[in-house]
Amino acid sequence: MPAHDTAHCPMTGMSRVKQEAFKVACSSCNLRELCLPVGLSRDDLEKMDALVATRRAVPRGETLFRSGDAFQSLYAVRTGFFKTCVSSEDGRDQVTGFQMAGELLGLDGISNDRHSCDAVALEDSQVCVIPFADLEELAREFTDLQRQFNKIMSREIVRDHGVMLLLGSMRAEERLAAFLLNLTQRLQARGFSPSSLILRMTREEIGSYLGLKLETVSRTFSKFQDEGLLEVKQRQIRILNQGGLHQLVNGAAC
Amino acid sequence: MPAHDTAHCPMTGMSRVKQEAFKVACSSCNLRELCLPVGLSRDDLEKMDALVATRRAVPRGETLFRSGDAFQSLYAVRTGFFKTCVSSEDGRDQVTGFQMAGELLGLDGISNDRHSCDAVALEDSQVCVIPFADLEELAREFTDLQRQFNKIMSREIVRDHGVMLLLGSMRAEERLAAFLLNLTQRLQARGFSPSSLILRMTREEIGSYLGLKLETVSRTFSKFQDEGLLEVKQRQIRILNQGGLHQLVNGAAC
DNA sequence: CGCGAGCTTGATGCCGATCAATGCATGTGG
DNA sequence: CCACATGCATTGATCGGCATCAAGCTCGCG
Repeated sequence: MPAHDTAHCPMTGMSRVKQEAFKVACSSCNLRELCLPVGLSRDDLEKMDALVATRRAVPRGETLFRSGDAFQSLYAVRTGFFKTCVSSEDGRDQVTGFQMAGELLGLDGISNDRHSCDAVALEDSQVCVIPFADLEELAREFTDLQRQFNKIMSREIVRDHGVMLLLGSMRAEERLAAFLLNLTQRLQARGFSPSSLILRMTREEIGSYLGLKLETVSRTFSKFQDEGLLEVKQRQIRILNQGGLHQLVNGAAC
Repeated sequence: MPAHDTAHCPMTGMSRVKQEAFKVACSSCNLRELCLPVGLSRDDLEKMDALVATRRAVPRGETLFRSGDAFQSLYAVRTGFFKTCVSSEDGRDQVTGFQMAGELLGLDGISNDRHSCDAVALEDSQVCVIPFADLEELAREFTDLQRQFNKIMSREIVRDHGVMLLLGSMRAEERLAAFLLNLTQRLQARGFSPSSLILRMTREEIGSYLGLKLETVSRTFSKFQDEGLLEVKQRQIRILNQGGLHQLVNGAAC
């Protein structure tokens, strides 16, 4: 049962993840319109600064936390890109989400004070550490923070339901189209181009998230390219016909 | 876009759902060990009584709320059985869960003050109405309630991740086995037999939840019966070999 | 340069979807 | 009480989408 019992590099004896204690401030963070403090007043924002005291660097390939780890803090992605994945006893595993700047990691841990999934950095990343006990206390004081936090949890539930719909009823092309549209929409909200992106994850990780094998993901990319919907160069994707992708997701009934 | 614009019975002019205002009390409810108030002190429990002022009857087949409805309250199932389902614009729909006594409905609505799924009673049911604004206020006052509520939301997220794993990586037999084990486990926690149950939902609803067609669900039931794992008589299920089901879910790698 | 991780592409096979017919239980009206 | 309709479940035959197996290919890196 002890699945992840050793540190990452027993050879060197280095700590699992490089850990640095920078001072950061939500009130001056350029993600504050996307992150936990959305909609908080100036005053509340300054209280948040005390709460989010440290950040932590997570190099590409390292885990921020693993299933079974004690839960202490939530993490807000500051820079970089993560995946979360759950795994069953028999070794099957499933990517449950990809997180980018401003998104929260660790909500799963609240349920029983242990994390129930792994969070892995897909590129060199930084997160803000939010001690959960402090957050709970502050939320009792500031209605807006409490409300915002509840909304974030609920939003995750709604997102998950959307993924269930995708996994339960869509075909490969529709899944990949939906995935790409979701990704570009979130990138666009962060000021990136809506039509050009670099995938941070492998075909296998995309496949795991979408309930497909990596070969199917690859083939579907190729198909989209043949149909003039995309231009695909390895992980460089350019969307040539967004409307076409939308049609795939929605008008699939026809 | 106005999908659900009319009441259920325009003919009779009757209100959508029979609505009755009973007084109920969490402090004397025999579900209090399963429901929102888990772990609350006697004092807190009495405060809850004020919060959960009314219950509401939902006859079989009727909806408790629908996607798009304004969100005001959470609902705790008191008696009966519900399904929740989301649907995409093009008419596809997906059952996202089945809820029994003591379980909470409506968490999806917190995210943007509108429900994003339908909740349908699969048998004549009663729910406790929990006005969300009141719950938020009370949670600010009572740490235990706040913590318990956060845990419930987190637990829903963890459950959803489990469903994603199921939908993304399991085969039909494994899905159905996992489903049955989950159901019986929850029934057992409510004092029912762990080996004998009556399904409240159709094959089609099970299929939607599990990402399968109803014929596949039916065939898989028959297969389990042939293999001596179950005895299946329409919706009456008796589990003859629980270990065998477990093996299907976990040891499927072999 | 050569190795390896990740990606592409082809050939084949299987699981579950689809189409179709029948069976079974419940309810309704004659 | 029977005839019939209706909704749900079972079972069979066939089909198709995706998985699987198996080569090559590309690109970054030691």
